[in-house]
Amino acid sequence: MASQSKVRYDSYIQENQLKSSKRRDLIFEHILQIQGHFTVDNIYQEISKIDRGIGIATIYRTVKLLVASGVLTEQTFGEKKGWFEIADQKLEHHDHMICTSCGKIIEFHNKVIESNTYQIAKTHRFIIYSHKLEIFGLCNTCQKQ
Amino acid sequence: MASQSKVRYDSYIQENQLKSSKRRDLIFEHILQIQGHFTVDNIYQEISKIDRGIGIATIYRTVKLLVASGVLTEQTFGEKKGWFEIADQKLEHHDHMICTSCGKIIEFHNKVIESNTYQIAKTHRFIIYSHKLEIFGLCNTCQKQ
DNA sequence: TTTAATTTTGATAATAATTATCATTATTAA
DNA sequence: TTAATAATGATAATTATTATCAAAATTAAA
Ligand SMILES: [Zn+2]
Ligand SMILES: [Zn+2]
Ligand SMILES: [Zn+2]
Ligand SMILES: [Zn+2]
Repeated sequence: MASQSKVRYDSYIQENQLKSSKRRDLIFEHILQIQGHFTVDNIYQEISKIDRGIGIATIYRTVKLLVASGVLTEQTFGEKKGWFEIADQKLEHHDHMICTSCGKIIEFHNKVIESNTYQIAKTHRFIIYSHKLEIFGLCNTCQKQ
Repeated sequence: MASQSKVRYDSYIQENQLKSSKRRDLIFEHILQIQGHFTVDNIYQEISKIDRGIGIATIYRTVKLLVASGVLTEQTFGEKKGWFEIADQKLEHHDHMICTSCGKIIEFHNKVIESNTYQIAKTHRFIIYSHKLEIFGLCNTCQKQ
């Protein structure tokens, strides 16, 4: 649901007494349409076609705001740059398998891993804010080549 | 055991017909003494005290060689820079809990998570090269403050 | 032990991703 | 309309890393 993201976005702006802006709204709306994972530069390239004159700094600022408000989550996928995606809408968290040959990303959810993650944190009296499991290797297609 | 790292280091140099060097050996020996996680800059600062005149490029080159030879593994811990540590010596893999308040890193190993990680990869016909689970949150000490 | 081929090195330039700065413009509430 | 404040684009600065290249070190052969 896009509405949950909208609530988070609006609430964040309200709670931090920010002003509204055309361009921030445009970036937010555009990001909601994206499926999958993207970088700041990805969105900059795409939005530049619609809104010439937009600066990349505004994309950085907005993406940061969207992460802070819980609309997006950030990953690195083993690289030293940010990869973003819409945050999970339900209670269900998902993790990633990244093919080091073609870059393909496979998403998965595993209840046993989830519960054990929470269990081990509890053992160490650690409060979880977030967690990510990344599996690197070869996807089925790349194995055959 | 330091010897397993030594074998990997020596083998890598031999197999790639590299020449030996005082400074690379010094960096390798120094890194073996380190316990825990470190950055390139950490080692550069430390080794500079012993070996004035060493260049940071040599540290970068050597650390990259040590990762390629299996002596070290690289992590990001949610940051956009490399964190390194001696690779696990036994079959047992370990993961990390990172306190976002004080930076403390807690290591753990969980057999159930491990086996489910391999199981889910198998389901997707994915060959695992490596995997990492990072848990971000508050350590026990920081919760009390 | 000289020589010659090749690797390693340090200094530094280049690159990539991101954040900071700052003058201008936009938004908002009075 | 105005006054206060936030948002913006251009661009400088920062951080982590890699690339370049001439000089020094290593190695095996002569
Ligand atoms: Zn692939
Ligand atoms: Zn995902
Ligand atoms: Zn802590
Ligand atoms: Zn560790």
